[in-house]
Amino acid sequence: MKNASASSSRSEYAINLLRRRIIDGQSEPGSLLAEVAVARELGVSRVPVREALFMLEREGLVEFSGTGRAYVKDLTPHDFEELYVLRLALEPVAARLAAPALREDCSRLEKNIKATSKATTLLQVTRLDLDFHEIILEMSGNARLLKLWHSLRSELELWLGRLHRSKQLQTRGTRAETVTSHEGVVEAFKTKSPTECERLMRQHILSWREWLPVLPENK
Amino acid sequence: MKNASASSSRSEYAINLLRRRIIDGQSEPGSLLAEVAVARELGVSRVPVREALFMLEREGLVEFSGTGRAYVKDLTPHDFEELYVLRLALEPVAARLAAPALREDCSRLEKNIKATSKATTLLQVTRLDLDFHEIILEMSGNARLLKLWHSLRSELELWLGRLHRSKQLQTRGTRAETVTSHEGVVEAFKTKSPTECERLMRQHILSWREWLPVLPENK
DNA sequence: GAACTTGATTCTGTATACCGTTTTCTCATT
DNA sequence: AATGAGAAAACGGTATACAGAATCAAGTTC
Repeated sequence: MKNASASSSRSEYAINLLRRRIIDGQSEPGSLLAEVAVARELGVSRVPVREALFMLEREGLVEFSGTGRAYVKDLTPHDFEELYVLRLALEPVAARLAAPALREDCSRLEKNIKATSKATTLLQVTRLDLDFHEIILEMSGNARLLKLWHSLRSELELWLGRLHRSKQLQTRGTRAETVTSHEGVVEAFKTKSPTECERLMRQHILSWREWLPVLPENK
Repeated sequence: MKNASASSSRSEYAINLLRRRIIDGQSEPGSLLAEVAVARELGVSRVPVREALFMLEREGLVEFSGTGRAYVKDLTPHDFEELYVLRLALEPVAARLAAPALREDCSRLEKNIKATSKATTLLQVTRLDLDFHEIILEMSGNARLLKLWHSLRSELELWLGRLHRSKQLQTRGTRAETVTSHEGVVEAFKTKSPTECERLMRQHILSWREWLPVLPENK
């Protein structure tokens, strides 16, 4: 039996490895994730793999067919629109809820902005951008809201990663714009009312949508 | 081996049975759901039980401890507030998205209202009320939105069921009020703009919150 | 050549066994 | 009575085995 270290449990190991593979595009969208094959590859038995596949389905990275087979999710522009609608529904509310706590202490957000301004690759910027938003979700104090966000985040990373690999993401000025925009958000948290923060977050997400490339209508 | 019929697969059988037990209050909140014990009780092996417990955790009816033990969820008023915030974030959006489709055809909603007006118990009314809202989520055309709703619904049923069993739910006039309110919603879908439907749904959920008993502050 | 049949293969669903860890119980000590 | 140590029981994590269902491919029929 090969060593399945780098994680406490074999199933977590399997989850993390498969997640990375899928998001990084090493697993072809739509390809079958057969339990036995994956298990052999990872050096564990089918049980942890099974568990991992269930978890990844929850995250939206894996899709089960009617007969119980697991496939790498193949996102369509329509899927992305769904995700966008949900961000727009959840994040402004999270901003409002997080506003009181953030008025006191924005250090985590500021640290994130600092890291973003030093990022060297576009992928790093998008990753840090998602982190920025996740911090706000965490500060909202609503554990379920954060959970829902997590079920969106992986899919967003998957989508953005695929856009990135197909060179469809706009590179020019992205980092600077992200930093400026996030600084504006932090400024609002420090000085504006929760309702105003909510409104600004809605604007922020709307403009994020604008920034993305026009999505092909292959659906 | 006892027969585990009434469902295609043993895990679904286990899911449905455990879900009913928990929501109906036959399983004490906070009590341990040990895999072996449950498996013996249901007449299946640990594997389907394990799967069922994972599913029910996703639904929010079961909670895992740090050491992997599954317990029946014990909801607090704070948990309920979280759920309420999420309904308020998601359902108005769903109403807006569903508006075009519902403008054409409200028959499912009307059928639900008819059933509600014939309901004889308070529990039936609350169940049908959730069904009414779920129809709108389904008509929104956003599969992920519906999925998120499902992850809230079980917890709502659990909460309402517990209020009901402790006789804390207001009985008087509930059925009539529900019917009237829902008729107003249907009227809006037939005649008003999507934005207006969204606004009305927000109002509807706000007033639903008003109707619930004042929640004890035992947290 | 297209559709259908059938057999081999692959895959999942489920049961069971084993092991290490956590929990619980018992009992001696303070 | 409270505390702490140690043993016993309970439990979850994982591996493996087997049966049945789904899939695929070759061959057959029309």
